[in-house]
Amino acid sequence: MDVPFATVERIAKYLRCLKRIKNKKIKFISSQTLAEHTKVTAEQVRKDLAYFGKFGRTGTGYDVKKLVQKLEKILNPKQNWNACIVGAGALGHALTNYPDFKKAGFNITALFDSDPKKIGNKIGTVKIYDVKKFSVITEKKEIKIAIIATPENAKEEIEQLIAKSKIKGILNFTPATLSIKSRQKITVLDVDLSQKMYILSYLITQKKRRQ
Amino acid sequence: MDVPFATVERIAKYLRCLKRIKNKKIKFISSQTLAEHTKVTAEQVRKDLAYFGKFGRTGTGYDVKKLVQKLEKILNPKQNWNACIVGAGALGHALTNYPDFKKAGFNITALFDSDPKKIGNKIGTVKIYDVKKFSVITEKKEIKIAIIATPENAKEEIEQLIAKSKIKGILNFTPATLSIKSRQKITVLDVDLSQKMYILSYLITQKKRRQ
DNA sequence: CTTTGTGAAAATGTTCACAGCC
DNA sequence: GGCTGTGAACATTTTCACAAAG
Repeated sequence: MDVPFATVERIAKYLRCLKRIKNKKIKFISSQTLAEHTKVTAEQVRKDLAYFGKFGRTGTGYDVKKLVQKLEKILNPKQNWNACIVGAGALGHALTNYPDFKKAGFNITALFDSDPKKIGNKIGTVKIYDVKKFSVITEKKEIKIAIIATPENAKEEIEQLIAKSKIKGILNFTPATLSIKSRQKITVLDVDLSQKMYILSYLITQKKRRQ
Repeated sequence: MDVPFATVERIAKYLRCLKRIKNKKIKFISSQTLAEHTKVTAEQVRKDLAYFGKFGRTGTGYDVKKLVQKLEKILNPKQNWNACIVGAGALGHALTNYPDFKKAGFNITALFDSDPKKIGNKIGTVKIYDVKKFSVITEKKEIKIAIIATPENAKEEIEQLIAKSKIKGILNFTPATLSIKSRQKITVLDVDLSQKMYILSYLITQKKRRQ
């Protein structure tokens, strides 16, 4: 069965929510309650979960702790990914220190930049390497995910470096759409912040609300 | 006619792409070419644009410059929004200097933090204010959009401040789902970076590619 | 009485296919 | 020949509604 992309997105949302609830020592949650927290419908929650199995108990709801485990297994079965950030600017800096990556099982273990003044320095405990050493370092450190946080003009170089490496996934913050040649091998997820601002502007103007 | 949310998202994507193309002095673009750049189908491009009017010319395609103007009018008719960032940490810092916001017509004109050591300082040309002055400052500066880049635990306070202010839209980087009481008035758009990482992890594991 | 899991129905979104225009 | 705009066909996704289970 093919799982809709929207379902995967919501599953991640549910997981986020459940993790917060877990800390509050709530043992069971109904699809209704989870739906209210994540702003979807109860049927939607049940349908989404049904793609992956039967996790609930009739009349009681879902065991929060167990559901968290199940969803983590679905989304991050490896439990631990090494990731790197390309671009040691302000955004790269912020992302290196972003506490939630580690909580979700993603460890930033290397930074890359082309600026000689930055190379060799550290952000927190993470060292900044010369971007030319991308392949060598990422292979040695078994890094499979790259977060691209460089200015747009650096795009070309990065793209070629990544195409030659063993990177499997990219979280891309640069506006330019990456056109990785070996796209069949590499999964790219774009995060376009000015797109978000445009959408926000549109929704405000239309006085609509959505997600 | 009701415009699908997905269409709005894609329109923003097209705009981003067209702006890059405009610089390259390409005068006309076909739905086919625009589709290839943004990884959708040509029919999709045409259908999306059709929600807002007839912008193309048969046999020629779309006048890039004119289409950029049209799409900007749709997404950001105001052309200029004042925005603020709540949280002068690493992420707030990065977003303040994020060059694409200004290009898209969004000016960061204030920062807010609760740390007395930060209050009064500047990031670039933008001053950091005491978060307690949120309503006063945002009203004086006619700020309608707030970008929330605080740690999760600061959520409650911010939420109450915003609910009392004249803010119309929120770009929310905190994991906690905001539950602004007067939600009917305020549009909230969530950017959840660890959700993105989870999705990336899922897609890599499934060896699927999407968007 | 509550709540899940799920077929069936409804709604929504996408692709096809082609008329009409350059 | 090339390309847009658009109804119609198709596909997907969401909601409804209810049987089954605790």
